[in-house]
Amino acid sequence: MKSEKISEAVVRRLPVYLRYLNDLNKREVSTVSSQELGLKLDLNPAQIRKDLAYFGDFGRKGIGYDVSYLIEKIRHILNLDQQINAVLVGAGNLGHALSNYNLYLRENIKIVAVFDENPKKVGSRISTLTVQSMDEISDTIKGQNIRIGIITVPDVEAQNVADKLITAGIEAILNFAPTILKAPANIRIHAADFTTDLLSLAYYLDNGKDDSADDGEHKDK
Amino acid sequence: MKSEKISEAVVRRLPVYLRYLNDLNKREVSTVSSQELGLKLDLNPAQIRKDLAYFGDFGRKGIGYDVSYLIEKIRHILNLDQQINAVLVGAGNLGHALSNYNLYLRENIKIVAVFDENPKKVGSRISTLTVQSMDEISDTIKGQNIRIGIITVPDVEAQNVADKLITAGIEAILNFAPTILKAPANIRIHAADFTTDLLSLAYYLDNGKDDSADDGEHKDK
DNA sequence: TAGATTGTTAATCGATTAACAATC
DNA sequence: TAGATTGTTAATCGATTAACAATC
Repeated sequence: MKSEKISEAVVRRLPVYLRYLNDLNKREVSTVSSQELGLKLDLNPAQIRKDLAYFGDFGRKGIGYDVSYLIEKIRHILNLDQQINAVLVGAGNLGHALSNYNLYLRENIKIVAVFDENPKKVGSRISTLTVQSMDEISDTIKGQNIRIGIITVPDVEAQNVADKLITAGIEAILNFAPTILKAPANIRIHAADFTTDLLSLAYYLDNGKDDSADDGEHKDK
Repeated sequence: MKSEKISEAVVRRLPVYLRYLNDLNKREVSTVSSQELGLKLDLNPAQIRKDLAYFGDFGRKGIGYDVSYLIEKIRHILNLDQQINAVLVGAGNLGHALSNYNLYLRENIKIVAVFDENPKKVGSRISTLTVQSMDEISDTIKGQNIRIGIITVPDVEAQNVADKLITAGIEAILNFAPTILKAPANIRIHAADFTTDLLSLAYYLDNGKDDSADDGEHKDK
């Protein structure tokens, strides 16, 4: 166990480990090696061992990792051994999808309030929640100990919403709007904009449009 | 302009550039410098210049980049100067959200068919499309020149759906299910699973649970 | 004991950033 | 000409992978 700064790449792999470990747990597999994890998750076993070793000596030489124990440890590292309250801003299609998805992921992150700017949507139901007016956002965040904000509003409104969330004391934001949010350094922002994923995917489509024989690898044209 | 292999990190930034350039274009700004782009997109100007230089000499020394010209070039690099057909598998909440979102992004990637395994959903409408039975997936993909598959089914079904898409000749997959898909190396797969983003976000929440004074940076405990 | 597998160091690989000549 | 900004090389930084002693 070392005392280095943990890189974002490492942190992003932790939920992936956790997901598969939960799978193993359900199937009552009690032990797993970095080798097997690597195989299933398309990762280098040495990388997995190194990632985990940043946080502690969780494995046993010659044996591997105890599945339940490792789950517990990763959940602790990710702060998931407590309930984390989140708020959703934007009661559109995506907002609906997310609040339903919420039921799926049983990982202690709970959407406890939904807001929308549109007066016509205020008062309507989303899953078990009632859409609230933006006026109430600050009070709700403070009153209900809400720490994560999820933004699913159109891109032009995203920064404005982020500012309100930050003013109200939110600590982290998951931003689905296709825009780069500006925020103080102590606010953590993750971009969840799938248009970037989709457009970059198009790059890899193999086009027979190049003059020379195309070997499937992209080069300059 | 060099003939190196382009890294995935570079490719993923291209849509981000494109998005902001489109913004500038709408505001009738005709020229932009790497400096200004860097400021707006939270990227190093040298990195932006280097990224673009992989594909050609698009800028002018002392001047910067012509916005319209750069848009055209990036769209070409990303294969967006042609219509790319995509198929959506999974007519749930997320599927609904995506097919509506589709209208937003005017970037030539078009969802032209929707499939669902559930017979009750087959025949229903999503946006302008009618949900089709999975039996028809192969014929539709081949017949309509569909090149990208978008998976929004529950995780247990995702691999099965991916296999069908691949057999039918799809070239790339955007996977919203929280699972690592196995596929041949020539199939490009991008993970768009936001649970990973959300759970990793929780890591950065500042917990006053450490014994020593917490400076806001994460270390081992 | 022999085989397996961790934790960790060292080596490698790749990506980002700084610096600057070229030039608009 | 002077100021601005590119394209590109070199330097730096960081992340991944290989290798192996420790040990179950």
